[in-house]
Amino acid sequence: MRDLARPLLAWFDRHKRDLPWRRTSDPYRIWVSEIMLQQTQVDRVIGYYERFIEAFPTVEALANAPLDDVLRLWEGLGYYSRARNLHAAAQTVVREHGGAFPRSYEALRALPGIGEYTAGAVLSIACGVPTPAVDANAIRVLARLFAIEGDASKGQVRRRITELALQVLPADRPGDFNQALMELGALICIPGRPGCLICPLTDACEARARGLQERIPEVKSRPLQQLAARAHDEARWVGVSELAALAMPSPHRTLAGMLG
DNA sequence: TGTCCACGTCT
DNA sequence: AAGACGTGGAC
Repeated sequence: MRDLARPLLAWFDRHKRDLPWRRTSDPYRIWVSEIMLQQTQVDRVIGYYERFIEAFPTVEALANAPLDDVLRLWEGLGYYSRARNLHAAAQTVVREHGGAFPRSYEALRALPGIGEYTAGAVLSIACGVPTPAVDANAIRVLARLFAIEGDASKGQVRRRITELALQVLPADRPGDFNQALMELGALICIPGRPGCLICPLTDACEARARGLQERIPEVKSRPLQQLAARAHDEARWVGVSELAALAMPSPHRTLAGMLG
């Protein structure tokens, strides 16, 4: 297995955004951010997160607040059942865990609104426990890295990808590694036409090696209109200088090698 | 504008 | 374990 962690973490260290929930290791606050991020883009979440944490700085504060206060701070974010779950889960944490935020996978999964992804995200990011956190972006990155063919929405393929995610997870910085995989999927290893020329993992990528990067992961159907849009995107990838600035200088990777 | 798809959780 | 859910965004 190639070393993915070193180049990926180096890339992440250089390019990660300074976000409010990246300035804390409080599992409660990481949890709040993950729930908000499930349904809304980062830019939109920032303000809501700051107001929410100011109003409810601890899980006890959230548990003791009236639901209406919680919902009012959630107003505009949508998916209100998740705010209700957040509130109910906070009360469970206070009642059944004495206010100590759970740090085991099983205990986290038992809380309403925390599924496989969020449990892994909180555990790895806040607690440093090497647990996969495989969201849609990470699925795409891993499917390409290991040239996983087949429908990634199917349970079997999904399990295989999660197993690979665990295998490549470094023991020392699992949270940063998980976030880096997701960020890579959001910025570079995008659907359709990925930015392999500026990807820190291009040398390690099996799909790239086989020229399959645009066919993995498998897409259901591809209307003609989408093909046209992708052709348009292709033109934009070439010669975009600010994207070129994302490229990692690497002694092992020459331009000729990248183009070959 | 309406229609369809995306996405993590729940069942 | 495939589909529902809720809602924003793409087309």
